[in-house]
Amino acid sequence: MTHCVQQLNERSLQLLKTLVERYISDGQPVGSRILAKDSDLKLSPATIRNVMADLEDLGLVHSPHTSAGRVPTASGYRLFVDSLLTVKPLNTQDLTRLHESLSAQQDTNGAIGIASKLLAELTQMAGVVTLPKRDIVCLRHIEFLSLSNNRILVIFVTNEQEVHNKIIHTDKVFSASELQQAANYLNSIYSGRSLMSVREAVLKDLRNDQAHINQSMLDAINMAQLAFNHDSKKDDYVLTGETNLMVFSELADRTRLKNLFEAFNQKQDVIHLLDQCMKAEGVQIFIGEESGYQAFQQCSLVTSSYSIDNEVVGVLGVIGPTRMAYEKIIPFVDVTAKLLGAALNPKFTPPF
Amino acid sequence: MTHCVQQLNERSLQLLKTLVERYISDGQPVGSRILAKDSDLKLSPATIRNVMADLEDLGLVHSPHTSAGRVPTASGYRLFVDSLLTVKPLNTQDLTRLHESLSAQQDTNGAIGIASKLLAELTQMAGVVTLPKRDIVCLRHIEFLSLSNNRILVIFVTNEQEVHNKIIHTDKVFSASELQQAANYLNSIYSGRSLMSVREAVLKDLRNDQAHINQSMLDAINMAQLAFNHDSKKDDYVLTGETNLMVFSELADRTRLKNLFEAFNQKQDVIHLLDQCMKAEGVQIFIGEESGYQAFQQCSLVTSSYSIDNEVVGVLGVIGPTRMAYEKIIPFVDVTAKLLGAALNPKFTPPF
DNA sequence: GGTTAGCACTCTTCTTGCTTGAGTGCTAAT
DNA sequence: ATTAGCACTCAAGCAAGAAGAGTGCTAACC
Repeated sequence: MTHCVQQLNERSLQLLKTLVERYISDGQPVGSRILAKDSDLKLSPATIRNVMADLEDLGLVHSPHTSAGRVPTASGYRLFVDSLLTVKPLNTQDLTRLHESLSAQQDTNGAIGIASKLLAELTQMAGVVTLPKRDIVCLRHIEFLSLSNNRILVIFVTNEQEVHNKIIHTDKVFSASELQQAANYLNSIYSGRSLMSVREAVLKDLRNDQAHINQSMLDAINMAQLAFNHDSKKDDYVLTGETNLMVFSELADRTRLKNLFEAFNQKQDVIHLLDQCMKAEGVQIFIGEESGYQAFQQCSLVTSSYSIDNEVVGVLGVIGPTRMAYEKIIPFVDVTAKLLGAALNPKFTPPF
Repeated sequence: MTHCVQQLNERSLQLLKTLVERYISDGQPVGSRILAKDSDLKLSPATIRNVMADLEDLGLVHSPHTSAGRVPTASGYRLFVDSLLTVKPLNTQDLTRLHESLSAQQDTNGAIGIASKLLAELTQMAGVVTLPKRDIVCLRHIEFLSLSNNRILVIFVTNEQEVHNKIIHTDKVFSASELQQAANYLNSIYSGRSLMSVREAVLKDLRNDQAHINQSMLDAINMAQLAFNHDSKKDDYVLTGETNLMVFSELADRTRLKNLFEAFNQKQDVIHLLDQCMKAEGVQIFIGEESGYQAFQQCSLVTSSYSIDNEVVGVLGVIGPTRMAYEKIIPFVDVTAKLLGAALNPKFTPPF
């Protein structure tokens, strides 16, 4: 893509920029006459037509039919957002709205939900936020309850107030008192330490064959590990305002819309996309076909990762038609991600 | 509605029936000529036109425009399903599919999910199943964890393996040991009894001023009550195959579709409708505007309640366009409800 | 050589008018 | 009470034409 920037002179880029801006605001293919007036360059439509022909050869713009003006392609948008975009600062109304709503949230799920809702509402598109995944989980409390047939219900509370539960299957049958003992043991040695570190410590102690480590305690650790492992996999997201996408004429086609919403329901494709975004720092964008998924053909995804304690734990973003106001959406997503991170950062909690 | 049946003679009803059947299968307004051929009655189109005029006066059918044949109205459909319908037995393929899939399910949520999925898949419309609500909940285990500022995290396990959690706010501040004591007390006296009955017993004991009842125990009960109360309210449903509705031309209008899907997301209106259905035994139907909700204008909802231990605990159904094959859908929903009830019925669980 | 004016051409969109077919309502005859 | 006949209405489809927007190309211009 970058080679394009070099291949093209200043003027062509300027024209592409105005073209994209114009198309984003109007939704109509833009012709040479409009472009001549819109751009600050003093050029005649005829000249602009020549430039357009070049841009079309490079695959940056495309003409729906012979007499229809030009529309940016995915590559055109890409070049635009990468090199030509002049971002507009977030308006203060939205900023205060975001700040107030997010900082007022007490618990994680609430904050995630609100973030998703705000993304959708303020952009009038769809908002998506992944649940934060922290592999270093602090255990607050753990409880084992035996069910029938070697099945054990594990309930554990992490990070102050997140309750998880999982049914695990064990080889050995445990008595109620054994389970109680195991839970007590885990609850006593966990004081906000991460699961990994505790597990290592226990294994080390076991090797040293110290008296206070017995098999059932290791069992307990293993059970917890089992439960944690499976639970940390649950990468999921909160999607809000999907219905906003129904009004866009780009997505009017019924089967296309159906495919899109089915992808939202399946979740896997979206998760895969969001995972890719999480690897990159800062704002990450997929434009139209770039995502590689049929269902997202006409959609763009603007995301940014958010962090807790300087560690990237999730990603949030906006889904809309490729023809969206990137210059506004990009800073908006960026700021929201930062504010969500701030809202989720561990706050002071009084000792128990 | 019933007065219509009496006002109309056999012949008119017969004609209405064929009209509705024809419209359901074709989706086109049906004219007098077609009706003359379709119905077994040996009547000329002209006669039928007269009858149609009568039916139109009664508000049972409606003409989109002067030269367009007739289409059933909501009342027309209503009369049809109430008095004219000849239900078709469920085909054996679907029956075995339902039976096998549902009886294979181990846990409640799995069964609910599968039921919803089957409803959607086999009808090619949307399937909905409410989560079962049992107000006589058997408590298996309860745990209190203090958070900051009078907030207490209550975790309780009901009916073998359903884990609920709720943060409650209390006037008084409890120490960790008080909470432990309260939990122990509750865990000891609950042995599968319903919450109501225990609460009454405790209050009675308190009045009798017996030594083993103290304030903190009452607090415990109150806390549990608080947590339960709020939790039992969470009537929720599992909706599947909404996207199937996108292909129906009746719902093609984008804003209409948006409203419908927003109603699905809000949930409250749908819950209200489903609640109404739960009160009635057997299959319950809302046709088009009958529901009273704007968003469901062009939709019909066919539901049936399902029971555990002969007690109605939930409702399940199918949402589709008013023009649906009621004669198939009704028995289908009926059977699914019964099979789901059977799948959910408490099975033998070995003692712990 | 880059830029521009001019011109022929293309293609969409809108309108208009026309035809066809389906279906109705009414009336008069059976 | 039923039916045949007829005038009427309306949607949908089709063709032709006009308007408008925009292009590509060529030749002239600075």
